[in-house]
Amino acid sequence: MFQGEFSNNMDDKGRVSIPAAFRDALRTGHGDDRLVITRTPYNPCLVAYPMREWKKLQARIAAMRPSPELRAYKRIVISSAQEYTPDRQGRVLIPQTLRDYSSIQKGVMFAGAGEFFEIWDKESWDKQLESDLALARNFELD
Amino acid sequence: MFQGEFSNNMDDKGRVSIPAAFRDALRTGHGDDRLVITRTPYNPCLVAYPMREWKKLQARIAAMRPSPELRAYKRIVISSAQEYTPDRQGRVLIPQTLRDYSSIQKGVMFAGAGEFFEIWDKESWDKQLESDLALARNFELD
DNA sequence: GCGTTTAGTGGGGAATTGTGGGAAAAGTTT
DNA sequence: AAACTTTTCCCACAATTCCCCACTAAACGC
Repeated sequence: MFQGEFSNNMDDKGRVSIPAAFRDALRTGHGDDRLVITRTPYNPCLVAYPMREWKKLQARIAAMRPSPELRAYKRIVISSAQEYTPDRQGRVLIPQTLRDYSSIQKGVMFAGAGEFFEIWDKESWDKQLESDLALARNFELD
Repeated sequence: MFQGEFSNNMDDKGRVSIPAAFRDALRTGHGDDRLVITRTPYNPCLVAYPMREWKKLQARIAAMRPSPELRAYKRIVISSAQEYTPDRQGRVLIPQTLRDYSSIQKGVMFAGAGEFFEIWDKESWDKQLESDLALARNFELD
């Protein structure tokens, strides 16, 4: 389970540390620290899956009936997906195309989301949160 | 049950003592001193749940129909949620992102609210109370 | 009132986490 | 094939967090 929010900095080489809490979740939950990072059409951010979760997602997609939307989804999500193993310090290199897509510059936010986690540019995250706040205020739980 | 108001100070390392009354409530009520601290959209403060209550809340949210408001709510509440166990002195470290959100600086107010409790910056709390007072004056009970 | 207990606070030191940079390895270009 | 860029791997330092001990002040009991 990935939970909590963490903020780290990308260095000049384009590397960011995966928060230790998430690395632990990877290892204890899956015994395998490989992860897949890709785009998501729903938000201007990246998403990261443990290997096993990624395969499940892939299997679900493979089982679907073809459609223009599915093809589009695949191009966004599948084609940019790549496998990463953090270096000994727990960092991964975010490739330029994914950096551009998510407009990640220096400040990087990691947000746990259960089976996966999101990777945001800090500024985009702050903006998103602000507008979410306005929306969520109108949402009464009971 | 969490009730009453308590004021403690955050130290330079970002730690605050959970009021003893609340720690007791955690242990005797739930036999488990883990707690989940997160944001709330309704007030500029944090909220803390005993583990069991948090799971209930999570389950309720998971069962709801998707909507933009729900997604916003989830990002505010769920994504920042993290589990904490007080240290031997009964303190927890409030992470920077949550400190920023609630503008907690040094003085910290704890306010019991039944199944959970709120964590306020002292000054925000005082202001809130003042405006609540003005509002409540216009409210005749009978 | 006086000793005893409990709550809150401060701080030291070890361990963990995050960051910067150097050098080897791999991949490109001319 | 040489020059160059990019990626990978490793070492080292700095900052943060965690865990423990100790002190002070308030609350409690007799």
